[in-house]
Amino acid sequence: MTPKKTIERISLYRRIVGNLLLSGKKQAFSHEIAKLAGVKSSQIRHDFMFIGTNGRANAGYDLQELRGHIEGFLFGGDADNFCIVGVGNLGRAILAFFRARHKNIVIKAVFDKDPALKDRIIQGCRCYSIDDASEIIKKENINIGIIAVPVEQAKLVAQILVDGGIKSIVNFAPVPLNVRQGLFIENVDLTMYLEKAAFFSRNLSKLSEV
Amino acid sequence: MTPKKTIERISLYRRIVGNLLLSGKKQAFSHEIAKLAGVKSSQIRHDFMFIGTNGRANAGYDLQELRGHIEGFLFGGDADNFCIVGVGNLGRAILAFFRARHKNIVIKAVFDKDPALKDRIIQGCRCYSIDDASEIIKKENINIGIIAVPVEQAKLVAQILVDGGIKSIVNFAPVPLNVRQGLFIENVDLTMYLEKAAFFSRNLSKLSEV
DNA sequence: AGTAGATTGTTAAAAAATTAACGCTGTCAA
DNA sequence: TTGACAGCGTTAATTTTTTAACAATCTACT
Ligand SMILES: NC(=O)c1ccc[n+]([C@@H]2O[C@H](COP(=O)([O-])OP(=O)(O)OC[C@H]3O[C@@H](n4cnc5c(N)ncnc54)[C@H](O)[C@@H]3O)[C@@H](O)[C@H]2O)c1
Ligand SMILES: NC(=O)c1ccc[n+]([C@@H]2O[C@H](COP(=O)([O-])OP(=O)(O)OC[C@H]3O[C@@H](n4cnc5c(N)ncnc54)[C@H](O)[C@@H]3O)[C@@H](O)[C@H]2O)c1
Repeated sequence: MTPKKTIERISLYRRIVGNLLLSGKKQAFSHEIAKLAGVKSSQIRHDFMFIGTNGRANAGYDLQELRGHIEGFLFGGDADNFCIVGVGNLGRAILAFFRARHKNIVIKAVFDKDPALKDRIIQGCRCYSIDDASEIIKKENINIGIIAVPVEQAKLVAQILVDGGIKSIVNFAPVPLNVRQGLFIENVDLTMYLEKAAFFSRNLSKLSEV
Repeated sequence: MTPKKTIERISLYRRIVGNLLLSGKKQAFSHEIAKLAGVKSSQIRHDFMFIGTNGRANAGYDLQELRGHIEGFLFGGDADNFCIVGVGNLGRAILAFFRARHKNIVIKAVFDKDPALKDRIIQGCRCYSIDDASEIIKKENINIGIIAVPVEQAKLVAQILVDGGIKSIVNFAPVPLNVRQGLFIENVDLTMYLEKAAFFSRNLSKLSEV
């Protein structure tokens, strides 16, 4: 029911609000947040309807309070448990980044089929054999899987994750995994982003917005 | 004028068509491609209007020919020249991936501010000081920049790229760079994708589609 | 106290994207 | 040869998303 695009923006707002708080700001107006997010202020107010708003006319939003509302909406009670399948270049980069930083995104395990990686601790995270995925997913209560294996392995791995009980997948392999009932799949296609940027670098006039 | 979403899908179609050709298939119907892309067949036909179509009723699309049309639409005459700023975990992963693979995406240079990386050859690609960016961008005729520096450096780096003559930016730092006239910017926010997946793993019922 | 001005939450309008509809064309089997 | 599909390209309808509008509310200043 909540539009996916709105969820995406709310995730962004969370970081914007966090940065504003870090910079010492105590409150902000919808148009200030809009500027930082690159959207219209009416979009901000509209999106905020989903999270239970708490702004005050002429005083804007109390940022501390707003962050509480956003996080309450976006996150559950406990942190979300992730796993990464494929500890190659991309998998490692993601692991390094989120291990260090995020309290709501917890990477509980990584899986690879390379025997040399088995049981190694990478960035503080244990690497298991992909064959043990189902067991570990259940044991560690992992709900979200990140797929960073070569494209020809992606479908197979997705099936393994789903069989293990994963509810949600972020797939970086350049093959769209088809969605099924009771499953959320986000296909993140980096090649597409580069090609899109290349296209518009040559066809700026075809760009509607701005 | 061409919708951004359509460009995104056309990039995807290119890979799907490539895979079909690799698998030995010679032609395909819109509904077959649709299945693989996770869209409706009418979307396929609608999108194909932008690229100059060549399908035949009852025989579908000749894949060889279709690929030609897609690539003609998506790519210019020459390959596109990219640079990456920030050769950390993510920058290196991207470099490794696209260096190896793509003939239309050529990474001409990478930039970092770390003196230890200066003039080193990484994945066959020379690393320059960010201070020389403007010069190298012009010399190598680079049109697209990939930003993979820490978030607090992203705006600065974007300005350097734009000053150097870059037309198009793919930004991986989690701060939206605001778009200006005559510039294409794609903000790719990986944290957002993970948070979105986490949200829907807990709120599958709020998912409209499927 | 009262008024001007600014910002919110919400509803309505507009714009954009997706999906369906349908005429037309080509294929194939009777 | 003809008729019944099947699928394309295009246009129209529908749905979704974004943007604008505006009454209600609060602040601040006179
Ligand atoms: N690196 C990038 O910038 C980039 C860009 C676009 C797309 N991608 C996609 O992301 C994925 C990963 O890319 P990468 O550059 O990290 O590749 P990589 O080759 O560096 O790493 C792949 C890893 O997956 C492991 N693996 C292979 N099969 C497996 C299986 N069945 N189960 C578990 N692990 C398995 C391999 O052992 C390896 O460690 C690929 O699908 C690639 O197309 C990456
Ligand atoms: N790695 C991930 O999976 C991931 C996920 C989400 C977001 N990001 C974002 O991507 C960006 C890069 O992430 P990373 O993990 O590769 O970080 P990293 O710290 O590994 O690498 C950053 C690199 O940028 C270089 N650098 C810093 N300032 C620079 C400047 N002014 N000019 C040129 N080079 C400069 C550093 O020397 C370093 O090599 C960050 O903004 C991060 O927030 C990364």
